[in-house]
Amino acid sequence: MTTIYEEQAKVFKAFCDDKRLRILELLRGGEKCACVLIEQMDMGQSALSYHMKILVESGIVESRQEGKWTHYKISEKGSAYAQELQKKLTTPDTVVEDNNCCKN
Amino acid sequence: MTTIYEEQAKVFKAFCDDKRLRILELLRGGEKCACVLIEQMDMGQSALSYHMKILVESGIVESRQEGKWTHYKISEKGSAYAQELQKKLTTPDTVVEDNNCCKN
DNA sequence: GAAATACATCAAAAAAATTTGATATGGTTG
DNA sequence: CAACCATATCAAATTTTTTTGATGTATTTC
Repeated sequence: MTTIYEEQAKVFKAFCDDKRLRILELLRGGEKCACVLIEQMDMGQSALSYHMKILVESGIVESRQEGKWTHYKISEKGSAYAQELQKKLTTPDTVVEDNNCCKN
Repeated sequence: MTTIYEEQAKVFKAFCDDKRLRILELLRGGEKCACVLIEQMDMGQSALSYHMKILVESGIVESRQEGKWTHYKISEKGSAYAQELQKKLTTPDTVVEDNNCCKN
């Protein structure tokens, strides 16, 4: 079973690793195929593949197959969703609760 | 040495773990002291302390000491910064580059 | 001031994430 | 179609993160 928390955490896995941030930076320059990413990142082929999978599963990146090449780009939709989500996660609840804690 | 990528990744560590998302949800209800968080989360005292440290280091949460109690709350400033950062990380570069990749 | 409470920190153990090397798959090229 | 190329996937090794239990440090309470 995956909780809502795990589901949401998945989105931010994209951003919580330095390698993936580096990949995202490359993708900010436009769509790239895996072969280009591999040579820019100092990283084995299967390691890159692993990170790309996490990025795609986060929704922040989308992939497109073209013959034997896989092209990756930043997903506008996924990014917009992640922004909304992050906002939600840090915005106070509307319901103000009684905080009966550590009363001296 | 910490790279800029590691520095930025640190911010999102707050969101990439289900336990910490759960803690943030509790904090959305208002400032809480550690003792309350411990009893809400099914978690040992030192494990909670560990997660709170990561949250504080991310900038998303701030802590306040009051006698022997530590109170935690979501940082508006840190949250605003994280939002800007996330936006930056997913917004296309202004410089449009030539993508000479995989030309058939 | 002695005992108790709240929390941080440390080291070791456990669990999860990442890398590596090998192999599989599907598309392409001659 | 045979060799090749780009990438995904798998299992094992490695590294990092998280949990646990013990201990330390303030602070409070009696």
